[in-house]
Amino acid sequence: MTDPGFFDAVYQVVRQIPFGRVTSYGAIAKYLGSPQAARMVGWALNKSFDGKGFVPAHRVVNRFGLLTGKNYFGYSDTMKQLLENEGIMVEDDQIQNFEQKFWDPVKEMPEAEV
DNA sequence: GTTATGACTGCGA
DNA sequence: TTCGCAGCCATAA
Repeated sequence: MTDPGFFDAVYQVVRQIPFGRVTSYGAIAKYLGSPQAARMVGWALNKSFDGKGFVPAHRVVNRFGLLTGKNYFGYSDTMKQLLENEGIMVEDDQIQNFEQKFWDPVKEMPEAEV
């Protein structure tokens, strides 16, 4: 463990999101042990674009399934296109059947990797 | 070292 | 997905 930092922790979790699945900032933050730090999760994803490995940030949305960060992808349709590319239905910047596509790291990743 | 911001969440009305 | 306000953690300036 050393000190991976909050950002790296977020990246690792996001990368574990299966194809065609999505999760919320709070779910990731909760997995990290601080559900209140959900805002930091979004911030980390924002930095994920900065010369770092690719992170499926488009699979991370707020708990309403709304593409709150679509604007950070450069063009509004980018995030939407990526989600649709994974078979996720997106309507009005909002994921359809969100709870059906929802992927909770706390439940799906009971052990992760330490 | 302090202040302000943030891709959020939860609770009250 | 009600709307509005406050809180919490971590990073950047």
